[in-house]
Amino acid sequence: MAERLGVSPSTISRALQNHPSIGKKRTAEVHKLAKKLGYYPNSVASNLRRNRTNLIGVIIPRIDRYFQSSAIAGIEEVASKAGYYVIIFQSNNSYEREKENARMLLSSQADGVIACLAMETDNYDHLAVFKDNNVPLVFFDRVCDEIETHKVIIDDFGAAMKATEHLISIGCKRIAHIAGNQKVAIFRDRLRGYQEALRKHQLEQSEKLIYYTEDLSRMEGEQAVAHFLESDAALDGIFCSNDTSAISAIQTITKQGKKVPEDIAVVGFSNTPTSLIVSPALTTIDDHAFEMGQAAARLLIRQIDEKQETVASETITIRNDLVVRESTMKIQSN
Amino acid sequence: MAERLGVSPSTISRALQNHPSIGKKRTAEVHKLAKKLGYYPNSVASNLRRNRTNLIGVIIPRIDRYFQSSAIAGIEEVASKAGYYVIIFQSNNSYEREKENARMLLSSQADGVIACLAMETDNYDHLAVFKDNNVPLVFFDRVCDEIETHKVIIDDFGAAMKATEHLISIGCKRIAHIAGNQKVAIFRDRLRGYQEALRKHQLEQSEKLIYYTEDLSRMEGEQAVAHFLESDAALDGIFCSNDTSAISAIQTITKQGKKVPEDIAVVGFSNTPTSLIVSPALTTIDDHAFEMGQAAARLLIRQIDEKQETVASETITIRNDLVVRESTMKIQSN
DNA sequence: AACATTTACACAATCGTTTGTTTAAATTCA
DNA sequence: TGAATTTAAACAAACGATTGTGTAAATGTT
Repeated sequence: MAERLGVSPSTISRALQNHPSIGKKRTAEVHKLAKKLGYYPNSVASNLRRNRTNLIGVIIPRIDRYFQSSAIAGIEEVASKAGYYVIIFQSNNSYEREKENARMLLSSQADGVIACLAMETDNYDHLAVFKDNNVPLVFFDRVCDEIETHKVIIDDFGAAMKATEHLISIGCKRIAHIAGNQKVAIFRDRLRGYQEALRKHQLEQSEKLIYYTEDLSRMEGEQAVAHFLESDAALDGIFCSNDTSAISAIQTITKQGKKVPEDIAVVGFSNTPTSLIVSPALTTIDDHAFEMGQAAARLLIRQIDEKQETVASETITIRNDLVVRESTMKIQSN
Repeated sequence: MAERLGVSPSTISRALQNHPSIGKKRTAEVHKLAKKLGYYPNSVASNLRRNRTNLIGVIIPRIDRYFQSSAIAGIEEVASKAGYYVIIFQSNNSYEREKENARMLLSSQADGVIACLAMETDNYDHLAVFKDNNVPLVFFDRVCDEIETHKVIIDDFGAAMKATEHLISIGCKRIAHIAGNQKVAIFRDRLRGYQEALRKHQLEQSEKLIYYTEDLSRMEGEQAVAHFLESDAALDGIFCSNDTSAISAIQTITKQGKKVPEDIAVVGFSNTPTSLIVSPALTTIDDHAFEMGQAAARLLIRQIDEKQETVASETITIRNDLVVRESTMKIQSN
């Protein structure tokens, strides 16, 4: 400690934060010495005393997915501006790891937590603990209804409906769906949105037109298309629950000698950078991952700053946009 | 604290870490109560006392770039297995932010730091501070020679040479290069590798065949191709310093009515997922970002665990592979 | 039974800040 | 000039865990 210049630690502490009860001469003196000595306050000690860490814990499935890393970028931007640090835990979509992550986070005394649930997770006690310990908790994207807390989501149902109706509007009659893991709410919602659009426009619905995947991988996109083409589905449009499967679908369709969008139009979901690169460029839903992260961080920080939680829970729905590209630009045929 | 059951805090502490000098009856008792009470040790207090945080600080330009987020995933994997947390700071390629990040990191008493330099950075005092304070420091990818510390890199020169020689091997005679920001060593090395390959095979070198970009963006890739086509360069191959510009180049070339690879073959750098999606699929250098992250984390943790630094510095070079895809698969014409 | 040894725990200092309370010195006011 | 007020800094108690040392009780030894 820097009281080698004959003053008490309390004086140092107050001087460094420009407390009024310290003379300006002293204050300047302390600041100068701190600079000269290369003094950095030990924030561990400070955190202990203040009972505050300025740490935001983030639990996400995988950081190397575009959606997630964008969301984190959004979180980090808001957090660092507000003086918070971001500490990241990956669940790898494993329930056990998520539990472990939560334990560590609780130990590390984070001021707040932002979480996007793992696919496996269907018990939420490990997250409810945060509420019990008065640690603000914000979910984003993959939320859970069992815990009453703050959430940032998009309207997956509406977006899926919008995407499907877009396919209908360009003349598709037999529209298939590549569905995500039905254990996850957002993928259930997208399926429902798809179904509702068909129903609304009195198009045929059939289980044959739905392909259920485990995790919407490239391979599954390929399998889905193979399945559809082998069956007698005679489809002319596909709405895919993510971009990866959609792109894989486009490539597979093309490889099979069919044309996108003339024979089969394709819509994806998320507007990852890849959707611009595939040819034909992919029509998709922009879910504004970065903005979701920002909103989650802002919401969380507000909770942290309010000593008493006034609102028990708040759900923010981020806008989503249909981005129309070549994969659905076919000449109207009506 | 959980000494509501009549024992001293020291007993609790030792019981929880199964210290031999505590009776097994007591130990079990304490563990049971801890579970019942939902007790989580306050790691801030523990850190203060132990003078150790189990925190690894990571400073990177941007987390939402595939290379970076993959590297972080690698870091996180190794770190979490070894009981470390990862705290992330983004510099946004700004020197000032990087300085700020380093300050915060020093304050937060991280046990070690992994850094990938910002583009702007050309003064390294803010990072040398870690060495001064005995905090192990590992650079990866964008390293600096001014600080003697541990580094994880790839052989950019060799990889660029390999990529260029590959173009030569398929018959290209006039090979251009889309160069990255020359303030950054890796991009200088890639340029040198390109030049060396040309020299070795006695192909024409010309400044007209090199297009210097600011940050290898899509737009700059487009501009580069436009520039090359407008000039009388008559090129038949391009080696690009990253995948983004390479993909943009492919798309621009195609749009101009030329064929890839028949008219112009293209090679990129990094093997991002997008290189598989563009058509024709991109030949590129796989730089194993995930493995770089792993290696950096392992190296760092070893430094942390060794009380005394025996080796002053160690540089690990990760292997790199040329991944040949359609963008260079042209029929040999010799 | 008397002593030595082991076992199981309590005591108390400590990590580096922060912060409420005191105290001493400097200033203001009557 | 003496009392009241303001200013500037020191004192000391936290924050919650860790850990070296001390000390009773339990066990073992002859």
